[in-house]
Amino acid sequence: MPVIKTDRESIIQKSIHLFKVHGYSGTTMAAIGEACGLIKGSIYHHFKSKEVLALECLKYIHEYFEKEIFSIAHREPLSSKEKLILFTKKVEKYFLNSEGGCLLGNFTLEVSNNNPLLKNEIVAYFKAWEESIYEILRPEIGKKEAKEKAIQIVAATQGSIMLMRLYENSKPFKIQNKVIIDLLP
Amino acid sequence: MPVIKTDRESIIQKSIHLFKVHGYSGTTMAAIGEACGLIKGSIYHHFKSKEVLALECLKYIHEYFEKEIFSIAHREPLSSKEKLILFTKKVEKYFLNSEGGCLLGNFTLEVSNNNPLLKNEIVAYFKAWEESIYEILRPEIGKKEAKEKAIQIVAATQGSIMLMRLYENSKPFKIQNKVIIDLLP
Amino acid sequence: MPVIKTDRESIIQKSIHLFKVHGYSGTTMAAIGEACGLIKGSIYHHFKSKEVLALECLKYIHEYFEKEIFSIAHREPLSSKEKLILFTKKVEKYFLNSEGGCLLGNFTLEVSNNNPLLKNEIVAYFKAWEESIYEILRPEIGKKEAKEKAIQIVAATQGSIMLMRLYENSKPFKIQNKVIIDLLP
Amino acid sequence: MPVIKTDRESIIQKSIHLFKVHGYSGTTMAAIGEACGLIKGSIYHHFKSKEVLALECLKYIHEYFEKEIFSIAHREPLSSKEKLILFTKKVEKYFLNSEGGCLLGNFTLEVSNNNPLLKNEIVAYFKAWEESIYEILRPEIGKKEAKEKAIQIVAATQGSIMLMRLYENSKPFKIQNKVIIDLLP
DNA sequence: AATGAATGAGAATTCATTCAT
DNA sequence: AATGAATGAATTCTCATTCAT
Repeated sequence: MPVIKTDRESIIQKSIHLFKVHGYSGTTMAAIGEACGLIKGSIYHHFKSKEVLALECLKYIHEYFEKEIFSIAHREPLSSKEKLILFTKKVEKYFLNSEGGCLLGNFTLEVSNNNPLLKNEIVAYFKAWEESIYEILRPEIGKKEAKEKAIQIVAATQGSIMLMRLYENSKPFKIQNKVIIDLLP
Repeated sequence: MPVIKTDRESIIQKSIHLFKVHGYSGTTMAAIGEACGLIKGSIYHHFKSKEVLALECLKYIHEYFEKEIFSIAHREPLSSKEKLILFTKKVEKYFLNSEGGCLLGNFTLEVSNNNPLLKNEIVAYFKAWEESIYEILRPEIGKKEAKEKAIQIVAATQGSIMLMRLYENSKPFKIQNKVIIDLLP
Repeated sequence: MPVIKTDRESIIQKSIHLFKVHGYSGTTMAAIGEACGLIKGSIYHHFKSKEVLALECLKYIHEYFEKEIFSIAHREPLSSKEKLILFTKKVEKYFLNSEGGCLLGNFTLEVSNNNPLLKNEIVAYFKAWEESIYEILRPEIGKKEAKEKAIQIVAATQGSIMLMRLYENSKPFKIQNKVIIDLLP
Repeated sequence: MPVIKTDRESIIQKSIHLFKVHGYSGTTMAAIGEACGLIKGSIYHHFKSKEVLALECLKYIHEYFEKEIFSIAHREPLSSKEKLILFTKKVEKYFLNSEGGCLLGNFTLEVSNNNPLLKNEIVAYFKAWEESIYEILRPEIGKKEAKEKAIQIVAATQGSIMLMRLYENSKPFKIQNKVIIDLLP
């Protein structure tokens, strides 16, 4: 993650945290302002609306995953197994340090039926995740199998993050990651 | 599900639908009232608050699962495999007919950090689900393995319901159910 | 006070208590109903509206004072001093046993600017009180003096009841009563 | 009273007026807003809640009395008699110009049983009033007598303000003030 | 960029009252 | 007389957003 933080980026980071912990509706512009040392109205100098801010948060996370995690699928010197291990370890590390679980996952259920703008971004993120795993698995197990496994892995990961958060216990998530790694010999 | 509906139960059913589709914050008492052919204030004649109504919705679903699905774990004449198949088929049937996915799962992410009352009920539901699968698997694969598999199954099911909703495509969920059934020979 | 209580009277007595403790706005029809073992709507079988019920409460108290206390002014065998003592003792006894102070006094400030119906009754009550004391004092100290003293006594009594309630301490009220009695030699 | 009014102070002054005339429950935030040329929600920009606003109103009045009236008890060059006269004249002037009587007195009866926050402030005000008169009288009539007289004066003043309001006639109040002044030779 | 005040729409909730049974 | 359900208006309070400074 970058060292130098623009104000814009700093607001996004603070907002991500709040959105994850309190949800979209549960996070007020006032709370975001306060977390940034600003007054609520001042957020609007940086983001046109709450919705746009939320979208930027989703994109920010998506970009981070693209650069740091999804790209592993094309990191050439690595074997498929090595890719899968690295991918899974990175995912694990990210979510273990991420209080509040997965923002994209959380938002899925709260806004996907009501907000197409945010929904599109969420879909794009999960599709990219799936695609990366597909790329990793395909050379080993073939197209059809890889397709199915990829989606299962995303689903199981999201489900276990959800339970990790609900139970306040990271074990389900860690076990799940082991299972993923063991998919390839 | 019962044919005769008390007023109370009818409100709960209508509310479940709205909560699933629009989330907790996104569902207003006015909307619930309207869906029930009542004026918003009238809901308070039956439920003390929105929070209590939501709790009753969660309990209603939990009770349905206990009676119709979780109980399969102790339905004696069946073999473990038969139990697992029946259990999974019932889950599949329920969620395929349930527009908006799993209310308990949806609420997990929106309210669990902010509402201990609702969170407790959600935790109880998922623990009961886990426990049922554990009871089914244990005779076949032993305690430790059954414990781990049970939690993975719950996580993967929830994750695939979430993706089913997000993608508006039931395939991920159906594939997941096949995988679960194949766990036992 | 009568031994046989009609339902009507019983509702009035319960309402007086609630009105004294919680005020007019602070007392709901539901609370009155509950105190009477009825459902809130049922009160309307006995009283047309909250306002009418409150008016009946004021009249009920007023009548009690007329019969038991104000009438002392014309109770013939007694001397002025004896009348004053008896009057004051009766007043003291009533308000020491009356949790919540003087309903008429309480209502004065909450309702008098907004509800002419209730205001009229309150004015009538205080005028009658004043008049009684006037009648007692006049033979001893003359018309003009008696007029002024009467109003002072009513004011001081109400003020001390108010402080008694506020401080939860009956001393101010008791001292005040002593002073009143000492007005006549 | 100051000529320049901050917005905050202006809201308090408008609110005091409304609370005095219509009582606590009878005064809506919408009415306060309207009186201030604001929309109802805007009041919350300045005061967290209706209760807090009411408390600020009580404190505002209390402070005014401390500075302008209660302090007379310690205004050194004056004799006890002069203090008592000045004190009483100031009280008279204040309440003759104060449509709606004494806010603290009004609130005593409406909210003291239901709102500890406001009650505490009301008690503090009346105790301070009592204490001031006690300080004025003590050098002349001794501790015990001064104590009793002080409380009687507060009670009688409040009672006569109440009657002044009820009867829409200031005579009872003016007579009462004369009596107070005549307490000291 | 930031602030503080204001807005307007809408949220949950309360409550006196009505009415069919 | 009593009940339980419903009503509709009002009330407190919230919140995303705007705007003059």
